[in-house]
Amino acid sequence: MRIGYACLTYGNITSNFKTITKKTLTVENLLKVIDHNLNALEEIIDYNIENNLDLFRITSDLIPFGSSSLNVIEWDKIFGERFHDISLKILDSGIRVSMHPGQYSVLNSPREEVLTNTIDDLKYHEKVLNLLGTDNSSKIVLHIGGVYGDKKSSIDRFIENYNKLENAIMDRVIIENDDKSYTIEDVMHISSKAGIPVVFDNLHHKVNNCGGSDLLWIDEARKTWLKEDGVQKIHYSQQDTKKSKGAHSFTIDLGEFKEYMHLNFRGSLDVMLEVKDKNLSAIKVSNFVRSSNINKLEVEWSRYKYNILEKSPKNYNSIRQLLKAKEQYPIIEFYNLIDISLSLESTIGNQINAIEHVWGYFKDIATEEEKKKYFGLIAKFKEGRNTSNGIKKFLKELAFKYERDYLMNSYYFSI
DNA sequence: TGACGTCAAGATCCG
DNA sequence: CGGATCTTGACGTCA
Repeated sequence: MRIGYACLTYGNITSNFKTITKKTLTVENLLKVIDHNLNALEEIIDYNIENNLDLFRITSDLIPFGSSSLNVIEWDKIFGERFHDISLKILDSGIRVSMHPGQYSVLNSPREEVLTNTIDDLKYHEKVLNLLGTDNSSKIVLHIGGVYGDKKSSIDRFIENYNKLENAIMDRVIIENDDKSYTIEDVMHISSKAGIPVVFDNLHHKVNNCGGSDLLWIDEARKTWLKEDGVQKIHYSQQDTKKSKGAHSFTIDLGEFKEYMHLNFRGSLDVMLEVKDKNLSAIKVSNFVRSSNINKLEVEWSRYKYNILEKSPKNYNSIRQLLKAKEQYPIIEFYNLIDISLSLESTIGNQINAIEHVWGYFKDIATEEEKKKYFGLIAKFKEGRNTSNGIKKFLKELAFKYERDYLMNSYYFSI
């Protein structure tokens, strides 16, 4: 089983993707932002390789106005070499990338103009995957679209429009059940007529339910994946219990995931997680499915420990105890304690405790000026005249200045 | 007409 | 001036 996440990283990656609005849309700005975004993509690919994350959905915002005539530059040619550099990393690592056009691309729209825009958008997505040198197992995920008061003819129109797409796009499009209009049964029906691979989404099925177990539908959907399409892919997410039906949870609850995976799926599965904490959950689930070495948890502990310390010294100690049993792999308990702790409110006292632990790395090597700044900030914080953000930012600067690897990889400064 | 879901940009406000 | 906090946005469908 391979694990991945969508579009963005949460936490410790320095550069995120930038966007452009119509008002600031100039050639100069486009060149700048595309350059930035390709660097960000490369950084994320590197990160995914380091962390053994096998699947990744590339954001549709990679190229601003990528499918619009407002973008007048030949970005595919101008940045051809950059795409090539990244493609080598993707191909070499075997990471499976994919894309997912947004809600405004609707292949079954009765409006001519919407259809034209959708086809342009699909061309854009295909171009990116092509520039990245991927084969046809790198997919473009689509929902079916609107119902327009007549599901049957809307389904027919989807199939008709799909069949008019150019081959290179048809070979990449796969279809997914959504949480409002088209159930997995509808999508399977379309697949049987048009020969399109089907992505089963568990939360959408839960919200827009047509009967049948997840196991049944995943096994049915498996049959729609041919050899050249690659391993069957599913989307997996959990309900945020505090939000509306269908809202993704902040993080993946491993116990719940474990139970789901006990369904005994028949073949290999690629699992795309849809979750707010993105890469963090992907690492968590990946450690569950592919490892039983406690070193993996120790690496995770090094990243989370100061976050836990500032939330709950009690849980901090519990986790330390848990990790002492070197021959075991208490992964569920480990992440449960992490997740529970992160959801707590931290007290001023606990925050100061964590700050002082981190300051311990620098107290002997900091310059007089740095010491002065630190004691000034901490005094102000104790009086409640600022938040811990400023102190954390300063400590992060010190971590990078003095190259303390342990801290540089910590989530303490970023989540 | 707003909700839908999402996050960066841009605007505004505050010390 | 820098940081914190808001509002807005290229695109569509549905109630």
